[in-house]
Amino acid sequence: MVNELYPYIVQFEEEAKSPGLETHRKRKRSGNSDSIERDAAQEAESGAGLESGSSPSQCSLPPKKEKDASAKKESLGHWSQGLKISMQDPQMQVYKDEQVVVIKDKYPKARHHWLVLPWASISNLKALTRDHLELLKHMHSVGERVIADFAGSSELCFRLGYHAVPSMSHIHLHVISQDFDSPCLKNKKHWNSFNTEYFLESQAVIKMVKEAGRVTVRDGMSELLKLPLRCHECQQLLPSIPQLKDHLSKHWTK
DNA sequence: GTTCTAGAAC
DNA sequence: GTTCTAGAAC
Repeated sequence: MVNELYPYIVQFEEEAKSPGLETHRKRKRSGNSDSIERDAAQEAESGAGLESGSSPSQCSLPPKKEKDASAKKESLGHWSQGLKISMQDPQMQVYKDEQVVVIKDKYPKARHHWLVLPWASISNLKALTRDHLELLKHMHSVGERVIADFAGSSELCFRLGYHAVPSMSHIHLHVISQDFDSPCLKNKKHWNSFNTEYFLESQAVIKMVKEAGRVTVRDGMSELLKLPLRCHECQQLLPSIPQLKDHLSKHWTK
């Protein structure tokens, strides 16, 4: 069943097991993507290491150290900026209009998992004002439109909402089916980010912006990600991710 | 966000 | 001995 639903992911995992390709992956990872500044910083770092090694009595820090820190700042190639890249890629776009674009989550945590993103650059929930009210409503209705168009005939339930403290930049509305049947759902953080108050209902966010003029996320959200694993359907506690996943399958109709 | 893996938990 | 988690690295 899983193979039928996620053929591309299964294929990828099988490829990863091949020793030759594994080597290729590692080589590619160590050599690619990061900025020229980063490489320069690494060279500077190793250079500094050699210097201090050859003359251990010298303790003064070279001015290079500050340069390293600034070079490490988020560049466009940083993983947290990935959504900005993906949303521009026509091949990723499931839907788009003048205000928003919808893409499939690259690592879906359920059978259906989309992200609705505004074209406007809104970094996170804290940046929202009443000026965004209509946009937020539109994002929600587009999410419902996508569900109807791509999963309308299924009997799956969906939730629409935002992570309280997202890892990826650029505000994005999660549209996710409630089966949580996916090989990409692998750990407690994944589960709790969609099944505790860490997941802020789209409607609640809209209401908050409407009534308070902004979204306030109270402190300690990260602690929610460490809560024990509890089934969202029957509230049963499960001791591990594999056991949770096995349990979840009992709630599926197929 | 993911991957990788040491060592905790079983 | 194997499974699984959690934290570092990317």
